[in-house]
Amino acid sequence: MKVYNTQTKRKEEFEPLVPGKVSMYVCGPTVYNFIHIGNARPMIVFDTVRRYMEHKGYEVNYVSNFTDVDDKIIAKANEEGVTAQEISERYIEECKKDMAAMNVRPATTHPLATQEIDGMIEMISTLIEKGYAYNVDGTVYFRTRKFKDYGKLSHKNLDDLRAGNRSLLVTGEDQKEDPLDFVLWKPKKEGEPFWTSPWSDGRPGWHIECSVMSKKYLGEEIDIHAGGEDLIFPHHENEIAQSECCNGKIFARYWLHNAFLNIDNRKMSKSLGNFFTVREISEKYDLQVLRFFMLSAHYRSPLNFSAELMEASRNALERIRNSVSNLKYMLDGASDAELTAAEKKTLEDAMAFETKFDEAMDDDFNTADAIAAVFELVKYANSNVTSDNTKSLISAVRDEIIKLCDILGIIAEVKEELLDEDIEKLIEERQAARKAKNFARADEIRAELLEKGITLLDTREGVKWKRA
RNA sequence: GGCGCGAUAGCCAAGUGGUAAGGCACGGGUCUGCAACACCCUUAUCACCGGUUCAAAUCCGGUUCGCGCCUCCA
Repeated sequence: MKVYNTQTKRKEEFEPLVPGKVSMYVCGPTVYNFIHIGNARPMIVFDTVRRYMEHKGYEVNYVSNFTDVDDKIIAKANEEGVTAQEISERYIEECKKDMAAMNVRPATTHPLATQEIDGMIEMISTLIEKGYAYNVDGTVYFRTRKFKDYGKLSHKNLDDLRAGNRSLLVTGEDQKEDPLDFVLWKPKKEGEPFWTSPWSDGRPGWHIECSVMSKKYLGEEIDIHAGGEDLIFPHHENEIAQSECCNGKIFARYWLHNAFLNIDNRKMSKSLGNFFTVREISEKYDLQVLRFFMLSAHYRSPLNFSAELMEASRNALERIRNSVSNLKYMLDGASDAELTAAEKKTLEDAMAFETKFDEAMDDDFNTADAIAAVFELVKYANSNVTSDNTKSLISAVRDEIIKLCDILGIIAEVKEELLDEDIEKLIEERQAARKAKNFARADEIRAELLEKGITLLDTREGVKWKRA
């Protein structure tokens, strides 16, 4: 399995620290509102990475935090006249609902920044002791110059950064030794939540949170650290600086970053008015469609969001689901006999698509190619499997489609809903009428059911229905 | 100013040296009492110019266009 490592800028063979086990940290959202569809991309992408690794037999320890103390949360709390905690708890719950609807599995651990303050104070203390941090009137800064590998992830040159960015130099933070030094601990302002520390009553800087939670739940050296590409600098760069200076070990061995989700080829932003929450999208689409859409492109390529593309994704996903559903209907009339010789060949051909699927995923999680393999399997099934086949063949092919989709977190088998008895009776009556060539009555029943929101489909495999 | 990415059919999107996967839409067909659904078939020489090579979408140089990061941000 090859993964693209942002730090080395190349695809590398993935080898975990401990054979058979993977430790993985994904930076999670700051919970000050419903998550937006941009937040959803890393969630879906790295959940898929996790699922694929498990498919390959790895035991994955997957940690993803919620940042539950932050300026934006405090601002929102003040706006509503409630506590910051109330805001963060509310949106963590909402976020979990969205994740479930996108079929993003809960992490092994979802740490909260506010529950890890002790660890942060400890790490900051160690950094001060080792000379990597300094306290100025209650604010603790990281001494960037002291860490000679600073910039190794984002491939930035410190001198360029200092020279090229005026704003860093004129922010009025004269107390910093160097404009690139960043905050580890800051004193509270009036009305803000705070914790007591050796330096001041205050709260941690954003970057230290992830360093501490990663260390606590995964260890000082981990396999994979992932997140959106915008986090490369400064967030992940700073995490490396803090962790490696504190622990004296390599922080993470593989750095994975997803590209942005754009809208109308522009970055999503509130000022442009092209901002969508996952919740809004869920009102219009099954979030499985969103997941399918996100996986239809490579995770390192920018992806453009639009209603047209969602429609296309919905139709494409429907094609897979129809195939699975058709196979299921075929099962009803199929024989229980053993696989015939010809069927063994058919099954073998069908299984070959899993190899293609795995090869695609092995190549830095090429989900677009993996989905193509699923479609090839679907086409193969549609063309080669009929109700004349045995149950063993039909169910084996159907299960294979479901399995490959499940690795991507896509639910191919839609649960069958039970209809009310009277509706079932009407359907039966219509079938009888059709048989008796009483089409007037048959159409009447069809119209009646349509009014109740049920569309009937007379397929080769029998009568199907779906809700409007 | 510094660093980096991209340009493949109407749309989306794989493909990093040997003559272009897959999906959506369009068109054609099969099935069906009809309709709808479903299914099958069909659709490109890869932004432009020059170079390397027996061979390039794929490597090198240049041009044009688009985008990202350098500041909170997934």
